[in-house]
Amino acid sequence: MKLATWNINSLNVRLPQVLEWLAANPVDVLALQELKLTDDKFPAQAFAEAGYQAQWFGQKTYNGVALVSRSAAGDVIRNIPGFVDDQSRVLCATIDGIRVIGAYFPNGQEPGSEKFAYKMRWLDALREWVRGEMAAHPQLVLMGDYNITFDDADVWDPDGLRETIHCTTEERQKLQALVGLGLHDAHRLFEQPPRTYSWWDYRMLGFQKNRGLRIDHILVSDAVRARARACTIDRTPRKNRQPSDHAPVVLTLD
DNA sequence: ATGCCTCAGCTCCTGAGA
Repeated sequence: MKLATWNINSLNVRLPQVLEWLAANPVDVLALQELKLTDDKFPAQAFAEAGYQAQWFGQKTYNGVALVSRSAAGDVIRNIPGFVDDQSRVLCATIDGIRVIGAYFPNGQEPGSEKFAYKMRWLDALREWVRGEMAAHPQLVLMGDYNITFDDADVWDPDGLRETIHCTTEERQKLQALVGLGLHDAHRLFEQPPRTYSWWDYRMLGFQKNRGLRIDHILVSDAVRARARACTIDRTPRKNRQPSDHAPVVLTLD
């Protein structure tokens, strides 16, 4: 079984690339972030023709998430229960016996800003909700665009970007608190090439120079870790003509 | 310090992303 996550920065623009990638990488579950379209515009038919059903939670202009899967999705939850939010960022469902959470974490813009404060509140609410989901579902995967690096190894220029957005101590502490629930960074369960990132700035030849960040993550529970066999970041779509700035992360299970 | 790209929208500029 394979699960993947990919911030595609507009499904309107990227649908052909998503379908092409799925054809070449027939994963069982694909979590998408930044759909940037309303629910009525979601291309459910195109996914169905490719052999995938989908759950989606869209929004005009910004955000929007989806779970695309071979098998049916049950017990679907949209956003964090009890956390009032007008932004579509979380989609949760049980697929093939795994509790799958796809999430688009807030960007935060700049430390000290109102958006940063929202990011911190959102992370607290997510953690407390995930705690309960883990208790109810031993097999759990939390994947998406976290907009947080774990440490310097996830940053192309750790000194130049120290304490900037995605790299602050506060964000990393929240990420560690999430991991502290009993989750594991699937990427680090396996040997990885040095300077492996999941996002590169569109500007300044970021991808060509491999000036990137690893901010897209797959966290897994103990029971899923026991089944994990590989976790890779697929840079191929970043070489496309009109790419997303993020690359897909793929987890392979027994 | 800012723009460098890219996308959406109250579209020929601006806000936001990361």
